[in-house]
Amino acid sequence: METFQALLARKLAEALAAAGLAPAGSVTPATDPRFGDYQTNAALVLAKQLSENPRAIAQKILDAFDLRDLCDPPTIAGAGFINLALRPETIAAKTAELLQDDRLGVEKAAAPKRIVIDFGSPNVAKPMHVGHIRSTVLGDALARIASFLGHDVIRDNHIGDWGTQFGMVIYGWKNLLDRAALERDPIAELVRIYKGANDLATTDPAVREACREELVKLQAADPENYGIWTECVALSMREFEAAYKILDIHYDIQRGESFYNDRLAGIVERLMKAGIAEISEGAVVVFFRDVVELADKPAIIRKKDGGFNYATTDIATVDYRVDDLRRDTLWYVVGAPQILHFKQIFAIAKREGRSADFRHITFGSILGDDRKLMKTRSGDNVPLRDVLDEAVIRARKLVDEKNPDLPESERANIAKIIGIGAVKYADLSQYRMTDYIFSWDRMLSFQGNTAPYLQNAYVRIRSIFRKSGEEFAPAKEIVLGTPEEKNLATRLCQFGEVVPTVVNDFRPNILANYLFELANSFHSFYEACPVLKSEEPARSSRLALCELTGRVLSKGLDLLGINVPEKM
RNA sequence: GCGCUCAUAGCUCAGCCGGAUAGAGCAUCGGAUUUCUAAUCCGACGGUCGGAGGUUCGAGUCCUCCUGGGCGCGCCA
Repeated sequence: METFQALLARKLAEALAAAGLAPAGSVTPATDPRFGDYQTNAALVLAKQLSENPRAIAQKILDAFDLRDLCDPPTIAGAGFINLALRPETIAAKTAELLQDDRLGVEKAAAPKRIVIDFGSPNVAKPMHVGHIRSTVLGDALARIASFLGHDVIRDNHIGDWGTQFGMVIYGWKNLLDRAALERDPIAELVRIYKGANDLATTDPAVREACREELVKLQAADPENYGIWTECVALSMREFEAAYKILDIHYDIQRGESFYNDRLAGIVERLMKAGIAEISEGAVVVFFRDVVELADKPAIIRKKDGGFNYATTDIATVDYRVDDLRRDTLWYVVGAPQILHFKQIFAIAKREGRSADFRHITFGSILGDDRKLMKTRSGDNVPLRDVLDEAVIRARKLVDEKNPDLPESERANIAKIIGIGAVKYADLSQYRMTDYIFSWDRMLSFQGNTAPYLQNAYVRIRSIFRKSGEEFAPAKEIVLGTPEEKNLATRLCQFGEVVPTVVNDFRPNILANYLFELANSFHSFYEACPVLKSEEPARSSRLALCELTGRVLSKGLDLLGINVPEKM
């Protein structure tokens, strides 16, 4: 189904051709209701190119503009804008059409991509903490949206399951492990033995050497060490899966760093042979002398002790994703501190002749009240589990307060939907590059741009249908008799315009903002327009608006990875 | 030192490719409920968009410089 924006853009192109003008400008939503619903700056752009009077050109375009009964007669305003106001019947007809469309007006991408999205990427033997929220939640939302847009998406969890820290973990396992503690809280115990080994190693050279030897043995696939490592990975995976279950996140594949181990030597050899890598100070290094910003930032792909590091692993990962998974688009949802690293990886891929579209999708940090990185009082990272638990507990208090008559199990379920939704929405509703200040009170508020506010709009809609006791049947006719109805319907028609723009620059907050405005429009409509008590044909029409709003809210939140309750 | 990034109302934030008088929420103040969830709605107050130049019909948005915060820059990941 064609959006209004696309339709009007097409009409504009026809008008320009008919008027003998070159294609120019764009059709955008009006910046102010007084300017109608859409506007185009085509005349301004053309006036600049032709050095002519913009209003005169606008008039030429108007003369050729065939909008029939779509819009009110277009007007020229300001410096030469053309304002387009849709007629209520046009909006009503489109709204009725949307009720029949299970995609709610969102067209599939004309050129579907084969995408792999790398997001989350927690480390084995370390607890997941608040810092993992953004990558995980943002990556998941982008995956959901890209899939809905018709792209072929593989979600890959690039788990940090290999590296020098395992020397310490294995040493700690052999010398410091408390089995009972491991049973109780595996990750906490793994962290404890790692820290213990690390502390010993810093003061005792013999321990440092022992840790190094454990690492070498692991890398040589020593059965005992490999077994310990396997168990650490399994314990951590169990922890990750628990978090993903609460967060309602799933991966298609989970290829940890270790998956690429046996490919690393070949990569170094290949890059040497191709003349891309060279030996420098005993290490194998790739220089980027032709790239200004990387000119003095070489990438090490083999250390002088013969070991590989994460640059090598990430090159292997590119190979796997492009060659084995046949992907043409690689999205990395990884924090901004790794910008330089990914520039290097992408530059190497380019030099190897790869043409895939590589994107490093970065994001800001989560801060505490003090505007510093969010930490516990003792200065540690805040465990993800604690954040999620507290979100549910706080949401539960709200539900108990507002709706104490609901059965216990239902309240528990609602609290989970609201609490987790609030945490996700707080993150996704903000532009990803800005740091955001974590605040329970704000994210769980029923006012403002929050998950509960949107969920409440949905719940009000469900409540109407429960009260009516009727099955929803599409109205024969949508009538937009009040400003609130017209406003709501107009918003509903924009869903198909908004969703695709999210992926342009990876900004789920565009969708979140839209949903907030939709909920806002709905609440205004709800206050001004009685539904069940109104007369036909308004009653059926308003029920239809409610139904469609419910569907768009629910689908929109689903695209952000957020659920909606039936009651709250 | 170099690179990336951010700076918008008292606070928290929107503002996609440059568009018309820069928008929300919170807070403050004033209204609305015999009503489908008031968990909401309507209104008022509140701005030299960090500073200075530049590009152009038009700049919060693009360019240059400056100030301030965050992050990164050869063998951790």
